[in-house]
Amino acid sequence: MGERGRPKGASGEESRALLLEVAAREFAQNGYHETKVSAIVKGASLSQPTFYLYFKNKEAIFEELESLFHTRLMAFIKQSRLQPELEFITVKARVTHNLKEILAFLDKNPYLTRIGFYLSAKADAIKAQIVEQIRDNLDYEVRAGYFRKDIDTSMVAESLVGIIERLTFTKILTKQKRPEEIANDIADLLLEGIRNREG
Amino acid sequence: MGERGRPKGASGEESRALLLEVAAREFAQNGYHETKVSAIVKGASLSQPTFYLYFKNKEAIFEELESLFHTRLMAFIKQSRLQPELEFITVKARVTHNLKEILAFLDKNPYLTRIGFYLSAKADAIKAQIVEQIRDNLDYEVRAGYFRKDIDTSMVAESLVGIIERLTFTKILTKQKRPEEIANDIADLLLEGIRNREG
Amino acid sequence: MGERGRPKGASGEESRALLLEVAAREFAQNGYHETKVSAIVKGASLSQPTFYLYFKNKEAIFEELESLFHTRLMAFIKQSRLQPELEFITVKARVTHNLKEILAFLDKNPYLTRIGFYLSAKADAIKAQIVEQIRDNLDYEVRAGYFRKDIDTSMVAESLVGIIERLTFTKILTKQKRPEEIANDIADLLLEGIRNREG
Amino acid sequence: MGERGRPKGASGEESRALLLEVAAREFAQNGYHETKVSAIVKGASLSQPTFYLYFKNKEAIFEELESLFHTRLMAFIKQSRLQPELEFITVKARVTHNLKEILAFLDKNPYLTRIGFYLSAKADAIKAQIVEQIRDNLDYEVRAGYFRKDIDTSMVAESLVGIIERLTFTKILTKQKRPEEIANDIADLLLEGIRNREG
DNA sequence: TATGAATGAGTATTCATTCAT
DNA sequence: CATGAATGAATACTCATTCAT
Repeated sequence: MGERGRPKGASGEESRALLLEVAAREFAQNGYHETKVSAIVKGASLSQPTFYLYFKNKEAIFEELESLFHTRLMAFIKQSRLQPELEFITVKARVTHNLKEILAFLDKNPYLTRIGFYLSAKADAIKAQIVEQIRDNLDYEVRAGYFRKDIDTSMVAESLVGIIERLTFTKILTKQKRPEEIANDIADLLLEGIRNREG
Repeated sequence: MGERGRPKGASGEESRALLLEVAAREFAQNGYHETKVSAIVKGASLSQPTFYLYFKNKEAIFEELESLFHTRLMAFIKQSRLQPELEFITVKARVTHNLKEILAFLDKNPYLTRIGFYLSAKADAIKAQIVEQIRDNLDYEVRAGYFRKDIDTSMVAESLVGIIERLTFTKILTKQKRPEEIANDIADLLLEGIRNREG
Repeated sequence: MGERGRPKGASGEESRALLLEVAAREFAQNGYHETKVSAIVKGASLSQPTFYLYFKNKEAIFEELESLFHTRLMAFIKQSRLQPELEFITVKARVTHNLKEILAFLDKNPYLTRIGFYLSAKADAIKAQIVEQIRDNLDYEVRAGYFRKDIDTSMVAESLVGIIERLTFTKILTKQKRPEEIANDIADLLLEGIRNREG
Repeated sequence: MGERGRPKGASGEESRALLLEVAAREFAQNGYHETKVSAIVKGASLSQPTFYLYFKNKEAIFEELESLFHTRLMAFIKQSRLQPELEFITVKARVTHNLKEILAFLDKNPYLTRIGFYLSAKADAIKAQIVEQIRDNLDYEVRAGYFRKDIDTSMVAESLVGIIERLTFTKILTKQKRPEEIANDIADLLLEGIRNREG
C-alpha cells in the first residue's frame, strides 16, 4: 500500500489521479508538445497502455486539466463573490480581500494556473469570462458611488486581469511575494493611482 | 518583381524576406509546433531545400523573428525615452505619449508581437527588460516628486506590462480601440486610480 | 438461467458456449482482425481474463469455429451420401436432394459458413475436401452411365463448389431464395445446360 | 539507372509504381493486415517516409490497387463485348472466346485478381457488376433464341461468376490448366450440361 | 468461476532535414 | 538560386495477453 512498489492491483482511480498530477506538472513545465506521453507515464511509474486506459489520448488529459482549472476557478470566484459588502469596513478592504482569495487560489494551483492561463487554447475564453465577472462587480461599485463614473469598466477589468496574470507569474509563483501583499498592492494601485497628491 | 510569376533568378534576399514574412504570420496564427516548415515554404511558393538555404533550421527562423521583435522594440523604447520631459506640460501627457508610442508599435507589428510576447521562450526575458526600463522611469519620476513615494515601482512596472500585454491583445490587435485611446485610459487609470473622490 | 443477471456461479460451459456464439457472429461480420477480443467478451458480458480461461488465445477460438464448421459439414455430407440411389426415381431428383441438404445446412449456419468458407485460412483445404467427395460421386455416376463420359469430373466438381459458394452468399444467406429452389436451379443447370434445344 | 543501386534522384513515378507493384504482391500473398508498410518499402528498397510521399496511408494504396483491378477488368469486359457475334460460327465459340479473354486477363494479373476478388471489401460490389454484365448478355442470347427461355439468367450469371472465381484460383493461378482449356470446359458444361444423352 | 488493473510488443504516421542535380 | 526525391528519428496509439486477488 506504500506509494512506491505499489502492487499491480492498485485502485484505478489512484492511477488516474496520479497521471493527472504528473501530467499537470509536465505540461506546466514543458508545454503541450514537449510533454510526451512516455514522460507522463514514466513519472507515474506506469506503462503507456495504462495511460490509454484512463484517457482517450494526450489531448484528452490536457483538456481535463483545462476543465479542472476552469471549474475550480469559477467555483472559487462565484463563492468569494458571496461575501456581503457589509462585512467590510471599506471598499478597499473588500477589493483586497477578493484579490487575495483569487491570488491564493492561483498560488495553490501553480501547474493548473500555468496550463489554464498560458498553455490552453481556451485560455482566452477563460480569461474573458473572468473579465466579465470583474466588470459586473465594477459596474455595481460604480453605481454604488464607490468608483468614478467616468471609467471604462471593461478596460479596467481587462487591465486587472492583465495585472493578476503578470504578477501571479512573476511575483507569486516565484514566491517573491505573498498573495496578501500583492492583493494589497494591486488594490492600492487601482484605487488610488500613483500620482503624488501631496505637496 | 511581380507577386506571381516571379522569375527564378529572383534575388535571394527577396526569398529570404518572403520566408520571414510568411513564417511570422504562420507562427503568430498557429504557434511554433503547429507551424510546419512545409507550410511556410508553401506560403512562399518555394521548396523545402530553399528554406535551408536561408535558415539553419526551423528554430533559427523563429529566433530571428524573436530578435527582430526584440531589437525593434528596444530601439523604439530607447528612442521614445529621448523625449525630454520638458516638451510636455504635464506628467500625464508624457506618460500618455510614451504609452501611445509603444502601443502603436505593437499595433503595427501584430505578428511579431504575438511571437515576441506570447510564443517566444524568451518572452519572459524580453518583458523583464521592458519592466526594467519602466521601473527606471518610475523611480526617476518618484524622485522628481511626480509619483507617490510609497509605491513599489517594481510591482507597478510589472502591472503596467501586464496591462499593456492584455489590452494589446484584447483591444488593439482586435481593432476595438486605437492606441491613443488605450494609452489615455491606462495613464488615467494608473495615475488617478478608480476611487471616486467626489462627494 | 435468465439471460440477464446470470449468477456469478454460472456453469463454465455456458460462458464458453456464449463466447463461441458471440465470436462466430463477430468474426463473420467483421473478419478476423477487425474482431477484437474485447468486443467478444463485451458481447458476452464477460471480462477479458475470463476469455483466456476457456481459450488459449484469439487464434484458438477462431480455429475452434473453423473445426466446428468443418466437422459438422463433413458429418452432414457423409450422412446425406448414405441415401441410396434407389430411393430416388431420377438422377436429377437425387442430385437436387443432396444439393438441397447441403444448402440447407449452410443456410442454418450462416456465421460458421462465412467463417469456414471465406475467412478461414483452411477454407481452401475444406473446399478441396468437398470437391473430392463430389468428384467421387461424379465418377460413380459417370461409370453408372448417368453422366457424360467426356467430362472432366474434377473441373465439374470445382465448378459446383464455386456455384454453391457464390449462390449461398448471394441468394441464400441474403434470404432471396430458399435452398430447395437453388438446389433445383443448380441441378437443372448442370444436368441440362442452358443451350436451347428446341426449334 | 539500373534497377538496383538506383540513385536517390530516381523518378518519383518509378518509385510510386514500384511501391504499387510490391504492395500488390504482398497484399495478395499475406492479406491486408499481415502486410506491413515496413515490408512494402523494404521490398521496394525505400524508406517508410517515402511511402507517405506517394500514398496517404496504407488504406490508400490498397484502395488504389482495388481500383486498378476494377478499372482494368471493366475496360476489358466492355471491350470484349464489342466482338460482333457474326465473327463466330457458333454461340459456343463466342462464349468460349469471351470466357478465355476474361480468364486470360485474370491469369495475367494474379495479384490484382487476388486483391480484387478475395481481399477487397468491395469485392462483392465488383462481382455484382460483373454478374450484371453477364446477365445482360444472357438475356440477349435468350431473346435471340440461343439459350433456353426458362432459365433464371440472374442465377446463371451468379453461377458463372462462382465458377470463374473458383477455377481461376484452383486451376489457372496454380497453372494447372490454361485459360483456353478452362474456357472451353466451362462453355461446354454450361451449354450442354453433364447428363448423358446417349444410350 | 471471475475480474480490475496492468503491460510487452508492435505499427502507422509525421516532420525536420539533406542529397544529388 | 532552386528543387525533386528521399530519409532518420521520434511518437502516439492499439491490442492480445497476464498478474494478483
